[in-house]
Amino acid sequence: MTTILIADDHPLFRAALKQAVMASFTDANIHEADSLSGLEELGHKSLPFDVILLDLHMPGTHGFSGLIYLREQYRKVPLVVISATEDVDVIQRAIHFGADGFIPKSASVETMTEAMKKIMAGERWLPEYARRAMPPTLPDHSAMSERITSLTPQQFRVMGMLMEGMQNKVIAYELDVSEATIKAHMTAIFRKLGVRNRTQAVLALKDLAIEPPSVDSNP
Amino acid sequence: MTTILIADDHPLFRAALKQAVMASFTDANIHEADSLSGLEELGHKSLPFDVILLDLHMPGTHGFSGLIYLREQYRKVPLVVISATEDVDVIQRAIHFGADGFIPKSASVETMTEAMKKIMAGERWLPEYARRAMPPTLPDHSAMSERITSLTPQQFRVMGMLMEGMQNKVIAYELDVSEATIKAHMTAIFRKLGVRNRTQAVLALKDLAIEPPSVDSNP
DNA sequence: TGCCACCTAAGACCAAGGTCTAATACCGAC
DNA sequence: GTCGGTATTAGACCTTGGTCTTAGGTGGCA
Repeated sequence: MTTILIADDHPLFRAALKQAVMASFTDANIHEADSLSGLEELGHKSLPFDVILLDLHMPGTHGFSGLIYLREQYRKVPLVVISATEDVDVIQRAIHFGADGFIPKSASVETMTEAMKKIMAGERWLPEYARRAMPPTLPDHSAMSERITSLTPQQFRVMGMLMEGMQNKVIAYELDVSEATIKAHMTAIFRKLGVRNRTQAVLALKDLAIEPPSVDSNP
Repeated sequence: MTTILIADDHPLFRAALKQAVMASFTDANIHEADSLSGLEELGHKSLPFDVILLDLHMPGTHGFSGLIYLREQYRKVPLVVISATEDVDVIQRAIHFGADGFIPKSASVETMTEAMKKIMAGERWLPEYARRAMPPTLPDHSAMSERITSLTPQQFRVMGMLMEGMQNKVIAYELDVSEATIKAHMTAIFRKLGVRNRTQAVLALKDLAIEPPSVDSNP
């Protein structure tokens, strides 16, 4: 039996993806998550996933940080990034940060099935156009990746809220702990990231953002 | 006589560009600047530029903020962005933020001349490949653009140093003013940007960054 | 069983950030 | 010449951020 994790915040697409997967893997045991925290909750109950399908834009991922972090949590599990974007640069970076494959949401069911089978067999799979544009990069972990993977789960969560511009007091309230605890986490985060305060942390982490296109204003 | 401003931090390229310009505009009166602050210094002495050639990556520009800011300072002056990138998305955003044209550094002298003449005549000029990919966007100022243009010159300078992760005390030292002054500027900046503290300011401004590609680590 | 990593927290303490008021000065515009 | 915007600063005041020390609780693991 195949155990599959679908992590996507779009319920409709999650359902569609589930259908597509079950068409090919009739005996599949499918788990779903609509956020990183939701994912962590069920992660402990049923660890042995055979493949993880991750939406890059899921809440809590904060650019590529979520991918980097998940990659570390599930070192051995094939990890496929699913995304609405078809930007070659984004695909390239997803692979760089440890994804075993990249499937655009526009792909056909057949393509998705083929991709997943290849990836579960240990191969890498990319859309054809991205494969052509892909330089033969070797596995290479940036300094920032290593720093992010060294964060504990709670520290990662706090980091995410920091990246939302939230104040310590607010974060403490949201996580239902004391402000002293948040401060302790912050100090630890700064040390691990090699920065001196939250402003510098934001600057360092923002380089892992996915989005360059901020052309549109509010319409 | 044609008065031209070349704003580029690369001396060699600046010289080359100067040569190219003089070949076509023999009577040109050319001013140079290697940074935004340098540009502002000579801006007051000789305002009536006929065209401004701006390197996107010049020190002090901080992504597209510098373009947005310059565009406001010289409303009527044709503004051409010169850049080493040929990324269509960057070109698109440069135009979106008010540039009248975009010339890649790889362009030939003839192409540059043609482009400048077109732009000084009031037309828009883009590389052919970008023109094809360019959707017919109408002039549209994002909320953030307007906010940045409302900054005073000194506030813009302080904002830039904030984006470097510098502390108030350090900024005060660099600008040779008191920390109280910097704090006053910060308060004004936060108000204008519609944020509550420096962390949120960084987050808001980082969306105007040029650079998505942070794939490489330190080798 | 003991060790270790993690999460939590309090208290003390200091640094940094941020607001407000009030004041002086320069400069360009009308 | 006056008015308004900008730049500057001081001082008082308060909030937020950040470090250090110490310490209790949990859960995994050998």
